[in-house]
Amino acid sequence: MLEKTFQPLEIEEKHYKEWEDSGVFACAPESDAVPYCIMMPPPNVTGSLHMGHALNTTLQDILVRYSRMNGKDTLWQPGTDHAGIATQMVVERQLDEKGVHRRDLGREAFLDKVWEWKEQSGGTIVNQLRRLGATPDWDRERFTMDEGLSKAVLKVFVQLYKEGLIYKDKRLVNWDPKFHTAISDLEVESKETKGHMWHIKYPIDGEEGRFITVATTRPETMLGDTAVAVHADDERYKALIGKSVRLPIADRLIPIVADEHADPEQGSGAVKITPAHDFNDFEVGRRHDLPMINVLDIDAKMNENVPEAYQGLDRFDARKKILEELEELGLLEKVDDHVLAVPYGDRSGVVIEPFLTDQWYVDTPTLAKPAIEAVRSGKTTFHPKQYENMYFAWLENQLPWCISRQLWWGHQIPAWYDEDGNVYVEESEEAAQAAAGEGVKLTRDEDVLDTWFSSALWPFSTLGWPEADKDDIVKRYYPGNVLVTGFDIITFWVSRMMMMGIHFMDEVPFKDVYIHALVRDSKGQKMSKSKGNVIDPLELIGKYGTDALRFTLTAMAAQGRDVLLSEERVEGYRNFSTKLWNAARYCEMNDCKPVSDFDPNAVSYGLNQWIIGATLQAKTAIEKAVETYRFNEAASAIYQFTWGMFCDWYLEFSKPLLWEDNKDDALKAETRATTGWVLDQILTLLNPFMPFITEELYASMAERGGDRLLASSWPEYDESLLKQEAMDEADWLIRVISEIRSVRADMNVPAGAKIDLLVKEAGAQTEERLKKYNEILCRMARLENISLTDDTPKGAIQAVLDEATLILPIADIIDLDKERARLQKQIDKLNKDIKQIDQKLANEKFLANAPEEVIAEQRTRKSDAEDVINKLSNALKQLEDAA
RNA sequence: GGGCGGUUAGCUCAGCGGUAGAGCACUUGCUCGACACGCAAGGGGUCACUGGUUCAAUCCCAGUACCGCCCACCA
Repeated sequence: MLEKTFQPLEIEEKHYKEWEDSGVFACAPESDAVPYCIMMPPPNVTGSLHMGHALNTTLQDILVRYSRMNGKDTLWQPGTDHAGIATQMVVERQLDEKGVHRRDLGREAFLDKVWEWKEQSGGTIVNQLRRLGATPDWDRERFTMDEGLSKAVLKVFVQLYKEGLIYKDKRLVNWDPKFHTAISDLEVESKETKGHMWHIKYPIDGEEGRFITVATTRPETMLGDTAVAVHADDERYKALIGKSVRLPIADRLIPIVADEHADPEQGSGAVKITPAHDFNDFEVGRRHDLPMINVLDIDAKMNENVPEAYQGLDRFDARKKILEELEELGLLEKVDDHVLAVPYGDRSGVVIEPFLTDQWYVDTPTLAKPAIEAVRSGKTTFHPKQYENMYFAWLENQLPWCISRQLWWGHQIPAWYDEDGNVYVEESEEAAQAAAGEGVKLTRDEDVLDTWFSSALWPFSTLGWPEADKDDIVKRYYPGNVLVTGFDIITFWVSRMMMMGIHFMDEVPFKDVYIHALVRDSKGQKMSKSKGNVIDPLELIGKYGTDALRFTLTAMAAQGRDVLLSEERVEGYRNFSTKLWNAARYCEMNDCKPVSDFDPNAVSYGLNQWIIGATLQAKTAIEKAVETYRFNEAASAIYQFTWGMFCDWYLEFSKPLLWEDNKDDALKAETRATTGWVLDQILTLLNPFMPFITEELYASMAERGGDRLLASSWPEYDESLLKQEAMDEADWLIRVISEIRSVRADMNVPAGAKIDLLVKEAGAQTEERLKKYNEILCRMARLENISLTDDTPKGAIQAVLDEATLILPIADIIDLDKERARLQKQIDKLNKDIKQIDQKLANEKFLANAPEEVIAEQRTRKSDAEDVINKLSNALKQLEDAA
């Protein structure tokens, strides 16, 4: 006997272990089955499970479970990402606590420490994914720094270099002064900050007392100024073009140049040009062939290129000192308040400096073109479609991608330099040596690659590319069917996988991209540790069970929207699992179980035919929703069917059939078998969404033996299961009963005054139909506290009628005025409806243009309304009489 | 500054050219033989505003107002 409530925690671990041991997660490359492949976005190895992972993983798990049930050879490729900066940071911090700095350890020893850390703690997230019931092919788990994946990185780098698509260049990069590395544009977060705009007077050389005023938000960079730019058409400054100014403090002569970058409308119209510390100025500097003076060191302190008094000062201290000195010199014209966007490193949280260095770049503008084309031509489709705009917008405005990082943890760049500075890019040191010539002393580039470089190769590197003996696997599972991910990494990851996939595999990496929303808290705030509003998925799992969390996330995963998670919602779906549990308990108590030779098509009783047909409809709705990635609709369909149909109506209707007073044993057996069959179907249909409870209930059905639901197949039904007559009758019955209940409840009496009218309507139906539903009416009568003594159909109805009539003189029970007003209100509303319909039906244009069925519908609505008005009027009259 | 999205019940959200939907919350009545994590009934909406297209607009188009997000070098 099942307990009264479902205890998820007791069984989740057990079932997960059984599943994993059974080997069903594994793909079967040798099989004849159609392959289906999803690449799991590899979580950071440093990560721990958050709601985003929970949502992402749940949706993928639904897809792969569904795919397996449909007999496909399913590969869900799991793994983790080495997460360059994040991981190095974690290990460095640990070392710091022991008073050790990585530079003291040296590269080799430090990397050993990182690997050590990875072995010990790197598995956290992967085990947390198991708690979610995720079923990826764990045997194939990969890590972006695995040997095989590293080989792929080498090959890709070398090939792109030889094709001229990777190159080294001296440009401005976003420099992180804390981590001492370049970072990509995407890793920079700009924050609005209140600052100041300083207007500084630069003395014009040779013209005592004349100045040109420049405006800046960053006065400290003036020490690196190499020009002042004005617009060629700016009347104020036209005459000054070609002259020089004497740069204060630094005491250098710099030219005044004409450049369109100077906007006469902005500031003073004259701009100081600091090519080594500003992206715009860098471009201006290139146009005018200006010297580039770097005034900062890697810590963003002033370097040896500034006057001695400033050397070694932090940039912000230098700013103060510069301003003081300018003030003293009387060169500070004015200060305005100004709001500006200040760049911060998304990992380090410190202000990023544009910094002039040598870095490696990928020619993304070139690689982007086919990636754009692939989406335009529909080779890859985004769901929802609007995210394609984001994808295009980003790829179309590509700047070269800076891929080198001054870190140790990551894929070291396969470039070697000889003593003359010549570079040799090869897959191994031997190959580089061969290229350089014997005896040439080579040193390897110290830098490593951006962590997203290896992630970009994930869809094929995990399959074994470029190893020749893995060709079959690559061919079988590439391209994948769908990528499931959040919109925040379309730029970081999706577009780069597209570029690399197309370039190296000649084919897009996935056919569909399903973009799900970000999970936010119930107030719509992004969950973040600093806000303290993080809801820990594991906590919710502990409280409500994995199934409840999974179902909540699924039900809320509408396309293109943020997912606002509230605990109440999870509780609601936990209640759903309890409901299902108790339905199964009912089945157990009434000995309703699947019968092996049960043929749903051979069922004779209308009620049973109806629920079988409804099962088919639910199944169709669910699969349509899953296949179009409308997860919330799928969840809603199975929820509605299970609770709203099966439990609320079918089980209630069928109860009298199973009771002792029903002597029809054949009917009893059929009803038991049908009930068991439907429960079995529900468990199967619900399994991808709520794997644990369905598995547990499935196992609890004794006949199952060692079967596992996970390995069973998605139901296939014959369309002929849908018996229209039975469906219509059930609809009718549900409507009538609802109406009877409504009337009763409205009048707040044991049986309503108007109940007779409704029962009369029931009586007007065919004798046959009444006979069929006699038992149900008995059941109804019981629920409605009406005693039925005669067991003939007519007698039953008559008894209800008598009962109703008995209670007719009820003036002392109900509030007549209130009831009268209520009825009148309903009548008025219906009259208004009818008036509207009449207007429509009188409209010639409507009659001429509207489709037949719409017109017919309006007519039906009108006559229905008229009928109801009649009934209501009668009831009103009876009320008066009774009074 | 550019782009994208949102505005539907008290809350969180579905929906969609032709009778406004769900869950939660709320009100009322129920220990009736699966389930109070339950059952039954009920209240509550000019579908942001203004125009346009249409026989018909919550839905399509344009504009307005708020609210988000992304991108951007405004010194």
